[in-house]
Amino acid sequence: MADDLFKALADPTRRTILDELTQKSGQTLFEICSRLTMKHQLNLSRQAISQHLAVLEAAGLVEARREGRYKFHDVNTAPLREIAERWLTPAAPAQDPEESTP
Amino acid sequence: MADDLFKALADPTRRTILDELTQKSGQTLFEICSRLTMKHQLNLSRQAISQHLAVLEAAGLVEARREGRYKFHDVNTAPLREIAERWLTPAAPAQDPEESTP
DNA sequence: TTGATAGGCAAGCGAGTACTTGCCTATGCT
DNA sequence: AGCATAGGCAAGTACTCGCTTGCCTATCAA
Repeated sequence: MADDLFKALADPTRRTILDELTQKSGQTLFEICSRLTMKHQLNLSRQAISQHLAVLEAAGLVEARREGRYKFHDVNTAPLREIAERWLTPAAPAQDPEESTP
Repeated sequence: MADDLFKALADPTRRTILDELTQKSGQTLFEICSRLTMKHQLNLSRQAISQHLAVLEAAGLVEARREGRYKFHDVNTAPLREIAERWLTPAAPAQDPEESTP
């Protein structure tokens, strides 16, 4: 569950894809491809991007809808909220009542 | 920069370590070790945990302070905020003024 | 000083990951 | 029909990553 999310974010190319989809939602595979090469000098094969999109989709960060021969990709930032909420609860101070220092 | 952060979060063991340090800040290496085995059934060598802590430290998520022969580890959630702020700006709708659908 | 405790360095191994290459399907235009 | 476009599937390769193992240093107690 959370595993897919963090694994998806681990790759810099995937993060760039998220950036691009955040700027403009609903892009097709080829559109994303050309944007990565144009704006980010990322000369990757179409397959590579397709695989990245699959990972992002498995993480729930991207949702794809098919229309005819086009497949549009949209971002879904909802899973990202879980990250912040996991560790942003205040940490207990160094001295914990339940346990003493070794 | 951001690379270290996301790479650090990519591993489930490291996330569990963050969980433990969030519950109780200022733990030593051995303390974290025993907690992982006791509470999470993670039978890892001390070296493995040490390496994980190094990665977390490189990401700025953990800060270590040495006192005598002990080394205490504290969480620093500050880098996590960057995640939320990166993609939580509203995405443009599918139709973008600057570019038409292919 | 001896021994035990807390931690560090570095080489090596197995599994996973990113990327390519080659081929195949489906939709749309003429 | 014929061809170009948009995308998918699968095998292969190079590299990274997590973990272990073995040995070494530093601090503290007896």
